[in-house]
Amino acid sequence: MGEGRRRDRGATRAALLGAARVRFAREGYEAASVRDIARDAGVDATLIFRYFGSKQGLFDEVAKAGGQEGAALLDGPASALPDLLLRSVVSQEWHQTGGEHPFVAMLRSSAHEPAHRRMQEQICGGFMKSLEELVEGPDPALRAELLGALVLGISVARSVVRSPALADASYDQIEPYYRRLAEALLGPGDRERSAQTGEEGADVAGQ
Amino acid sequence: MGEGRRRDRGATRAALLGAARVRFAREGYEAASVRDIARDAGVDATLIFRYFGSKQGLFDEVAKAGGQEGAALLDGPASALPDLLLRSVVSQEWHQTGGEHPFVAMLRSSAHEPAHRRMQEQICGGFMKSLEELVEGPDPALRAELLGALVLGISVARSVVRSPALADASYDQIEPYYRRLAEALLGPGDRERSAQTGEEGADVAGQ
Amino acid sequence: MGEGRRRDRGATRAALLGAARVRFAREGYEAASVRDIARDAGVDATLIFRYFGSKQGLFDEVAKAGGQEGAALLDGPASALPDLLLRSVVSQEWHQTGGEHPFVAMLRSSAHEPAHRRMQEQICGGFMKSLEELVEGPDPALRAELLGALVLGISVARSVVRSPALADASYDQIEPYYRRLAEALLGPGDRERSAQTGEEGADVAGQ
Amino acid sequence: MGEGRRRDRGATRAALLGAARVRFAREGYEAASVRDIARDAGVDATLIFRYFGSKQGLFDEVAKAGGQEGAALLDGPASALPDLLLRSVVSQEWHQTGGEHPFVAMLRSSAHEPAHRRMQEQICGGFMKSLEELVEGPDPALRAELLGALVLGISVARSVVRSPALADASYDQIEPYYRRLAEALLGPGDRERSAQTGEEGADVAGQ
DNA sequence: TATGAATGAGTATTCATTCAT
DNA sequence: AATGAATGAATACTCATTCAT
Repeated sequence: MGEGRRRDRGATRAALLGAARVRFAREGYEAASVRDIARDAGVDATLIFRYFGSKQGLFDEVAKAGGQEGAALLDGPASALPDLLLRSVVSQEWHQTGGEHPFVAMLRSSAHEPAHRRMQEQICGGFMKSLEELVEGPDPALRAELLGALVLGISVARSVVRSPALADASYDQIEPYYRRLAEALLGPGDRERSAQTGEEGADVAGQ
Repeated sequence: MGEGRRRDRGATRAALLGAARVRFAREGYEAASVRDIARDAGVDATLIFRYFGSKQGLFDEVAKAGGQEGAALLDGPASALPDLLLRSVVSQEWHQTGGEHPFVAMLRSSAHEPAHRRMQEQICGGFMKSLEELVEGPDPALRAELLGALVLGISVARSVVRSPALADASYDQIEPYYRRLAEALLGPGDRERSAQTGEEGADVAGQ
Repeated sequence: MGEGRRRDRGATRAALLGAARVRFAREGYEAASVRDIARDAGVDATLIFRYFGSKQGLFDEVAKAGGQEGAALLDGPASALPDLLLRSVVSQEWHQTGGEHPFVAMLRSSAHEPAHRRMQEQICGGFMKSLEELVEGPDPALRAELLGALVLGISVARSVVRSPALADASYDQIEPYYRRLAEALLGPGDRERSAQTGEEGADVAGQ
Repeated sequence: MGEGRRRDRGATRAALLGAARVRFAREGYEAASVRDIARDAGVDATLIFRYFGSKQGLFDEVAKAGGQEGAALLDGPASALPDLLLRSVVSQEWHQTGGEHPFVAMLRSSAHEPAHRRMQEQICGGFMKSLEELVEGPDPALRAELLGALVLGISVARSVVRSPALADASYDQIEPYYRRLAEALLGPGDRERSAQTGEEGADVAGQ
């Protein structure tokens, strides 16, 4: 069975896409070399050019697939999005991207301008904008983006910084805190509460 | 001041360090080339090897300096740290690092393992740990790291993702929301409030 | 006429030969790629190897065909050859060779040794030798080759150098001058004229 | 002495230029590889990029030098030009360009567009235009260019086609025929003239 | 001390060609 | 009979680094 599969356009393409996804996620666009990707996929490097035209073409294909997965998060009702984002970020199962969350994968390639553009479009035009619809009260964009930033930050803290507690925490451990933050950001201005505690100074944890 | 000696050793070193800081911040460790750095500094590239041994040695020196600046944030009372972090992240004036916040600069090089290690040490062993002291109640590490993640996320959202509202927001615009989140994370468990609203389901922004 | 056989062998061969002729003429042997040729012909590149064995084999076939066309010039009486050569060189209609005169096409490939040999054989053993028969007087080979060189030069000047006046000139414009030169080269030693003016040093073909 | 010369910018540059001149002349721009050139020069290929920026940069330098040599032909009085051209073309000593006359060298690279432009400028704007001044009578441009074409053709016939008689002929053998052709092309085209004014001459062969 | 020439392994990409189906 | 997957050597070019002067 292994032998016969050798000359199979689909399988080779898929192997290259899979290897590329991992390499680009772990090393970023520039640092990932077509040779390494091909070696990981077990095929000749020139097939990358045959099937994808160029390294950039391969990257585009990888990014497109990632974008579609990301877009799937937006399919459900907007109210479910914050929780979906957390689940996505916390899921351990990003073996398709070499253990990296897609956000981190995108970040890793952000020095490459085309990759940067894609990332901006997908993040800003994607969940950042969808979150905005959930906000009640003033500054909807800013508050939505702060929640988005939190998700991004959790993602980065877990898989890049690997801060110990957050990296090891489960969804169930993180969720209560995350929910409170999401509520605080998205909910109405919380007048009563800020009225109650508003008098204290700049010290955040002061009292 | 004679013709023959245009720069003393210290000035050359400093010029190289400055140029390297900007390049590493903007392009990441791998993509920044010693020649570009040397050209920016106006000196011959081999001086990098003379003074710092290798590209890695130069990077280490840059990172050490950055780490010291970061450590300065920890000098004051712990209670001031959350606000200091926000001010740091929101400040526009990172011309020393080519306009990038040091976190982003570190992230950019995080594919390079030695750089990654340094980053982990500085972030996890730095403000993440310091924030822990501020937490009242259970899960201190996790809650501290969630606040750290938020700061990281804001930083990334502003200068990498460039999400529009957050990127343009001033400290004064962000601070109220940030403060509320910091309070929610660091403060005691908020029993009363969760008691009030605890019955609602998982939907965060639902009703 | 069935679906399964879109092209018979002959048509495919012919299409490849035609496309190759144009590409080799325009770009030269080395620069013309088998893939481009196959794409122009609308067939798979491997058919080149199937039908012609190699790129070189394809080139040989093209050159052979070109040689036969060239040889056709030699069919008529030798005395007609000079005029035929000019007509051939000046004719605008070399669409079979992508607008290039066959001489220029050969020249373009002359860096490739097998192509070079073919070109030598066809030119030297072809019209250069035939012209020799026309020469009256001494140095028949040299004088024939000078006329051949003129034809070659006109060809090159028109389609490679594209010198303005010559490139735009019609057969009728060029012919009078060309005829005078051909006469001067091929004709007998020009006795009367050299007799008249023969004593002065400036004499051209004189003694 | 041999050892000490090793690290010498000027010598390395010169060696590269020399090797490049030969390779470009013999094989044309595209077919000549930077590695071959470097090997011929006995230096590392990367020095080509150090000193000339790119293969194109190296070619430009070579072409510039060739152009200056060509332009030197135009320094003397116009009346001397036809003879100078013949001498140049017939000289055996083109070892600097690997035995190829500069015209042929240019022709070899004419598939490469920048090289083609240079060639056009140098040939059309060079001796073709200068020859025009010598023409008496109608069609000065056309007649000048026909003489230019003859020179080009002799050059091509000698070093590309290698037609036997012309390739082996000396200046002294060719000159009488060439002079008659030059006269016929440049002079006031007619019979009476040779009778009437035979002794003064159009100064074609410069007594 | 420090300038800059040299190097060799690396990059993405294209080539003619072969082999399996 | 013929499609197209695979290959390996070649291309121009950049890299960090070393060595000679």
